[in-house]
Amino acid sequence: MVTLAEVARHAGVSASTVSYVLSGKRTISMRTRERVEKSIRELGYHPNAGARALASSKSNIIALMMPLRIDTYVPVMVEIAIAVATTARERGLDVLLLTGQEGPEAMRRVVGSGLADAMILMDVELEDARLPLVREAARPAALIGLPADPSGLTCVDLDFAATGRLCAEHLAGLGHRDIAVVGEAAAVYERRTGFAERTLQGVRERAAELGVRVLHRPCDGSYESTAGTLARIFDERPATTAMIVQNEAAIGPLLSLLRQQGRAVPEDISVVAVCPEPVATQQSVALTSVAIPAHEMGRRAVELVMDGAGAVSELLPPRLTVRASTGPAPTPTGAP
Amino acid sequence: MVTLAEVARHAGVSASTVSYVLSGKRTISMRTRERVEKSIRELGYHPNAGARALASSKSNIIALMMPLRIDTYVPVMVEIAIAVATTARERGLDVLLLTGQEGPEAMRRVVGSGLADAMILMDVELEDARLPLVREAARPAALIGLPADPSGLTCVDLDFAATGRLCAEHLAGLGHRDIAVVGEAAAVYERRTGFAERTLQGVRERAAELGVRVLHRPCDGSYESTAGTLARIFDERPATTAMIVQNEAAIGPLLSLLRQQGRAVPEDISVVAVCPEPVATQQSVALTSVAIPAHEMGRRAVELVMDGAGAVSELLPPRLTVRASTGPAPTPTGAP
DNA sequence: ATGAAAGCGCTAACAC
DNA sequence: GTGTTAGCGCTTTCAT
Repeated sequence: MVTLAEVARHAGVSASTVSYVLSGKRTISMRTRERVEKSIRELGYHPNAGARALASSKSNIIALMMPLRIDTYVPVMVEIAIAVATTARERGLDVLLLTGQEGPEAMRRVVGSGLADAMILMDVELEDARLPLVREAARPAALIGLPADPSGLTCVDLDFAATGRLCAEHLAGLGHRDIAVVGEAAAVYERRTGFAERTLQGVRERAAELGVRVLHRPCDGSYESTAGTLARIFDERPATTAMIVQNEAAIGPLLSLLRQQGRAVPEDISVVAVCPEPVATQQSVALTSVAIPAHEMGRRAVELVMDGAGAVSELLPPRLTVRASTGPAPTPTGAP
Repeated sequence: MVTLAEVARHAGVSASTVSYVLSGKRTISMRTRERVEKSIRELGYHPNAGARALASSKSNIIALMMPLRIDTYVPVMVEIAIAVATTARERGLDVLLLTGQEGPEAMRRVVGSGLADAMILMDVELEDARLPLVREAARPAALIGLPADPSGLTCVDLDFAATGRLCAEHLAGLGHRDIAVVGEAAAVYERRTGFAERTLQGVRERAAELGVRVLHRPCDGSYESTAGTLARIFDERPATTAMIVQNEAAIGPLLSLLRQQGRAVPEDISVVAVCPEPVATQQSVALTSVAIPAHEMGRRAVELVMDGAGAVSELLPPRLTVRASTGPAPTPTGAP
C-alpha cells in the first residue's frame, strides 16, 4: 500500500506538503504541486480513509437511513437515494446505507463511532421513533418528510398540502363538482406518514372553498383492491367525474378498470396523479400530474445537512402538469 | 468523545484488555469482562471507526455498487440491496452505497483508500466494464449476475437458462405448441445483460426439444410498447396460446390488453412470468411464475465475498409456482 | 512556501 | 489472564 510518506519521499518534499497539496489548505508553489501530483499519479496513491478519519475527526461519510417498509413506493425512494448519493459524491462524500431492520439504534452506532459525519433519514413519519435520537444527536441530520413537530429539525419535503389544493383547484376549474381521492393503503394512514394525510387535507380544504365535494377511499394498489375502491366510489357517489390518485401502484389498475367499465378518460372521468413524471407519462393515457421532485429532495437534504443550515423546514412547491387525462366535467345526462 | 483509554481507566484495567474484551481475541476472566462491560455501558462508549480501521487495516465496510440504469427493474435491485445490508449487519459489517454515476473508478477509489474491505457489484453485464478492475483488485468481490466469462470471479445469479427451460417445459406439458416470449426492452439485449439472453436461450433450447415453436419480441414495458408487442405477436403467429413475460413492467399492461381484446387468461392464453413473488400474486389473475430469489442472491453474495470462497459461480435453481394464469392449451377451433 | 513532529484512538505483537 | 508499547497513515500546530 502506498502511503503519504512514500509519496513525499518520491517527490522530495515533506509529508505535510503532500497533505497540503491534497487538501489545498495552504498555498503551494506551482513547482512543488506539480512534482507532488506527478508522484501521486506514478505511485497510484490513494489516501487511507481510516487514517484520515482518525486524524481529522471527519469520515466524509453521510449515513442514509432508508426504512423501506412494504407499503412504500420503492422507485421514489430509490430516486431520492440516487440524488443523495450523486450530490454527496459531488462534495467528496460517500454514502453509508442503513436499512430499517436495525432500528433507531443504528443511528447511535454510526454516529457514536464517528463512522458518519451526518445523517439523512428517509420516509419520516408524523411521530417518528427516530426523532428523539435525532434531537439529542451531536451530529447534523436532515429528514426527508415532515414530522408533526419539526421544531429544531432540518426537513425537506414536497408541500403535500399545497399539492392537494392544487389538484382540487385544477379539477374545480374544469367544472368538476364531485371528486374522489384514491388514497394510499390504510396502513399508510395508520402509520401516520405525513404526506398522505397532508395531501388529503389540502384537497378537502380547497375543495370546500370552491364548493366541490370530496370522497376519499384508501387503496392498497393491488388490482383487486383498486377494483373494490372504485366500486365503492361509484356506489357511494355516482356523480363522481374526477379522481385524484396518490398511490402509484394503483394507477395502472385504475386506468385498466375504468377502460373496462367503459368510462373514458378524460371524457367521462378526469384523473390527476401525484407521482413521478415517468409514471405519469408511461400510462395508456398520459396523466395530468403533480410530480414528486425526488431528485431535488435528495439534493437539498445533502445541501442542508452539510452546509449547517440550522433547523429549517423546506417545503418544495408543487407543480401541476396538464396532460391528456383531465378535461372539462361532462355535461349532466340529457344536456346537448 | 469517550475513548478506549477512558474506559480502561474507569474499569481499572489496561487499554489492551478493553480491546480484547471487545474483540474476544483472547480469554478474559469473568470478573474483568463484567467490569469492562459495565464501564462501557456507563460511559456510553463507541469504538472509533477510523482508528479501528487504521490499526487493523479493516474497515468492516462492504461496498455495494448499484448502477440502476433506466431500464432496470428497481424493486428487484432494492430487494437484493436490502438482503445485502441485512446479511452484512448480521456479520457486523456496514454497507457503502455506490451508484453508477461515478463509473468504474469508484471501485478503485473505495478499495484503494481502504474504505471498503470488499465489493459487491450488481446488475453485471455480459461484458462488463468493471470486470477488468475487479480482476486486478486486491480486494475480494462478488458479482450479482453472470458475465460472459466468469473465470476467476465470484458470481451469484438465478440460473436463467434453467428458468427458460422450466417455463418452456411447463407450457409444453400443458399442450401448448406456439409460445411467445414478451422480452425485455431492446436496450437490455443491446447492453448484453446476461439474464435476458440466457432465459431466451433456455426457452428456445427446451422448446426445440419438445417440438414447440417460439417467437420472441422485445418490449420496453410501457402500455404502448406492450400493445405493439402483442399486436406483432398475434399478427405473426395467430396460433400463439401461451406467453412468457420476463419484463415486470409489461405484466400489468399485458394482462390489461389481453382482457380488453377478449382473450381470457388462462382459457385462451396462458401466461408465465419471471418476476418477484409479490408481483405475480398481486395481478388481476395470480400468475404462474418463476420467482426471482432476490433475497437469497443478496445474502449469498455477502457470504461468498466474506467467507473467501474463492472464485465460484453459484447459479440458484429456479422454482416454478403454478398459479391461475396457465392451463391446458385451448383445443383448436372446431373441436368438441 | 515548506518542514518537523506531536498526536488522533485503536490493535496486536511482545512481555510477564 | 493481563499490562506495555510500538505503530497504523494522516492532519495540523508550531517553526522557520
